[in-house]
This record gives sequence, structure tokens and C-alpha cells, in this order.
Amino acid sequence: MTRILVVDDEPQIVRALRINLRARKYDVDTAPDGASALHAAARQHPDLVVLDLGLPDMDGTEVIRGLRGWTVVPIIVLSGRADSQDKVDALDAGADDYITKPFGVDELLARVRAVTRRGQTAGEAVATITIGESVIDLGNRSIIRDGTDVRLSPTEWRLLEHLLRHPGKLHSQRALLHDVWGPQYLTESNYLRQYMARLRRKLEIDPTHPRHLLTEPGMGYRFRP
Amino acid sequence: MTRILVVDDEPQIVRALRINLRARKYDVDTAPDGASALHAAARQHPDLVVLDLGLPDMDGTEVIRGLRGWTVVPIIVLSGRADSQDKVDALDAGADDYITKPFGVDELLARVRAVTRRGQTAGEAVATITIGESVIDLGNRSIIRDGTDVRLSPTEWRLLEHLLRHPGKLHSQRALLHDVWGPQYLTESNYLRQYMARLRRKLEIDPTHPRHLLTEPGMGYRFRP
DNA sequence: CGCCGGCGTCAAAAGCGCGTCAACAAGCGT
DNA sequence: ACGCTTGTTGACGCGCTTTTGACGCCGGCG
Repeated sequence: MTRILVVDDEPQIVRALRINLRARKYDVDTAPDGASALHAAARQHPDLVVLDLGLPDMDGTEVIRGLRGWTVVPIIVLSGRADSQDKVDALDAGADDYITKPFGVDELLARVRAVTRRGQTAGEAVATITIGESVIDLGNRSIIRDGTDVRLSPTEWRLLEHLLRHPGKLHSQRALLHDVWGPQYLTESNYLRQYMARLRRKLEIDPTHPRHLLTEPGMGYRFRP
Repeated sequence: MTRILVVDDEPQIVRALRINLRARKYDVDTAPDGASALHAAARQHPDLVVLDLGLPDMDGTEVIRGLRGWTVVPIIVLSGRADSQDKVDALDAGADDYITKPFGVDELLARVRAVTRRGQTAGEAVATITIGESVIDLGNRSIIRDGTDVRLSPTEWRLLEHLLRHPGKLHSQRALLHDVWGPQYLTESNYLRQYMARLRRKLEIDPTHPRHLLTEPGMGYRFRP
């Protein structure tokens, strides 16, 4: 299920988008201003952000920059102003698309499909990965081990996915905490210890001697294929 | 250099785009109709396609479908029609963005930057350095020697990285101590002796006769490729 | 020929990162 | 309201990294 975070301060627009998106089987969260949008994104890790530029508390491009500091989640900007400079600023700040109000719902939905389509094809390259006797399907979010399927919590999935996206690459603790938990958890290394241990118990043949989910003392963690 | 294929049957628009894109250091190819566009894309593998929907020989969405059959190259659609249904059709056929004429050149350029931005993050070149029989990947922070991987502690990594960043350059002991351990360790040369020995044991074929991690007596240390 | 500073090496102590266990809080479906 | 899953937090001990000290070798120099 694709999670979409809608950021807008006009209740009727939020309501209209929520209804239309829910009808298309999207999971919708909402935020009324920039600060709560950044907080919600860090907490819920949406797959797409629909952002109105006219927010009460901060400039829209600042919200984009705040998101781009730590995530590459697609961002579609809504704006009442058709000024060319506004579009350039938002796109260069990191937005993926820019729609001028008033807009047709059909067009927005089509652009939602367009930007989410790219994210899917990017992850498709690493469709299935094997760790020990576990076969991991990132696309379907499923793991099969010894014929039975293994269940992972959302946080476990995000952590595992970050490690698997770049096989062999060392991920520093700060980077993992930043990407999985959010910018304000950079020093909570006990989270990492806890969840790496869970992943090893669920995936490694011998969790006390991991062969694929490796620790580099003082450096971070690494997935070895 | 990013290669852009511009598909349009109006010579003045093609000319304007070519001038503006060339000025931004893009490599520009052009095609006047759908058939030659498909042919050019297959032959030149552009990094981006700018496609006018109003082509003389075939429908624009057919061109998009023809491209999407074998490539995921980003496609930006130009169109004179602001009809919502046209946008939906083009985007669902596989276009990445849709701009309605008349459009500002600044906006087009910003959208070009937006769609090319994603592709860049995927394909990053890996710089790899060889010492004896050890292959060092600074990006992934990994070393492979004789098929098995070598583990380095954080201090060992920092020291090795400083030497490798400037091949052939002589690093004084004071400079290395300052950069690796900090300003208050400038005289602790025994640290350097200790850690240079550890690096040689892990990387050099014959640690007692180093061929790449060299000592310049009285001067400092040097990495010879 | 003997002294001396610089360097490589070994060994052991000190410090800290990491794995692990345990317990509690917060949702969430039943 | 209850039980289950998930997320959060604290504490402890082992093992690795870092730090520290000491010794021997070698070349330069008086």
C-alpha cells in the first residue's frame, strides 16, 4: 500500500484529496503546516508527499529542503501561483512535480502514478535477495524461510531495506538512524543494536555469528550478499 | 554530459530549445517526427527525451509507448492542449512530466533538472585502489584480499584514507597526527608507528618490506600507487 | 668505535562499543 | 477490557579498539 502525506492548510482541499486518494487505495496521512509535515514525514516515512506551497508557518521551499536533507521521497507541489520563478525554486529545491491550482483531480492522480512508477522500477532491480536460507522479496515485502514466511515489523523492514539497497556498502550508524528513524534520533544507537539483533534472529542461520548482516565496530553496519 | 533528444516538428521551437539546452551544457539531438524519434532513441540512448505531442506522423502517446517498451529513459511531454484527459493519457502511457504550451524556458529547464536528478543518484562510479593483492573501495569502505574481506578499525580507516586521498604525496607525522587523532596529539609518533604497522600487516604482501605504504625517515609517510 | 635519535615490534592495560536480556509503554484488533 | 505486536528504554558484561610502555634494530654522527 502506497502511503501519501498530504500537506495543506485548507481543510476542504485536504478533505477532497483524502477522499479521492482513499478511493484509489492509497493510504493517506495529512498535516496542516510545515512543521507538522516534517515531523509526520520523519515518523511515518510516506512513499509520496503532496505539498501545498502556501503554508501558514513556513515557506514551502523550506519544507522541501527540510525533507531533502534526509530523504528522497517523491514530492508533488501544489500552488496557487503560476509564476515561473516559483516553479523553478520549488523544483530546484528538490520537488519532483509542480501543479498549478486550480487543477483537475484526474491530472493530480495521473502525476501521482507517474512519480510513484519511477520509485517502483528503481527498486525492482533488487527484487529478490537471499540471506542464508531466507529469500527476501523487497517488492512484495515478503520473506520465506524453510517454506514458512517470516514476519517483519515496519521498522525492521525499513532498516533491512536500507542495508539491502546498497549491497556491500558500509552504512554509518548516524546514516541509518537518520534514514530509518529520522533526523532527531542520530544518537540512539541502542535502537540499532536492538533491531539488528532482531533481524539477525529472524534471518541469519546462526544469529550469534552473522554471515550477511555484519557489524563493523566503531563504523556501522553492512550487508554482505 | 547529459544527452537530450528533442522531438518536435516546429523548427523554431526546436531551435529555441537547442540553443537554451546547449547553453546549459546539455548534448542535444533532435527529431522532427515520431518514427525518427524512436529510431534516434534506439541508436543514441539519450538520457532524457523532450517530446511534443503534436507530431505529424503518429500520436504522441504512441511514441511514449514505443519508448517504454524497451527503456525507462525520462520523458518530458510538451503539448499545446491543456485538456486534462490528454495529460492523463500521456502520463499513464509512461511520461514523467507534462508541460503546457506556452511555457517558460526557465520552467522547462527546472523540470529537466528535476527528472534527471533521480537518475544521477542511481549510477555512481566506484573508485577502487589496489595495494598489492588488496582491492580497496573507499566508497563502500570495504577491502577484499584473496577473495576474503579485510576488516579495518575506525582509526585504521581514517589513517589509510588520508594517505590514499593524495597518492604519492608525502604526509608529515604532524599533519597525519593532526588530521587523524586531533590537534593535541601532534607529538605522539608512537601512534603512527603502531597503526602504520597494522595497515602494512593487513594490506602489504610483505609487511617488513612495504611496497606502497612507505616510510620517509625523518620526514613522514607516503602512499605509492 | 660508541653514542643517539628514529623506527618497527611486542605486550599488556585501559576504555568503550556492541550484543544481549529484561521490562515497560503504546497501539490495535478482537 | 484483554492480549498481542511493536516500539522504547535501561543495564550489564564481554571483546575489540585504543592507548601506553618498553625493547631492539639500524643508520648517522661525533
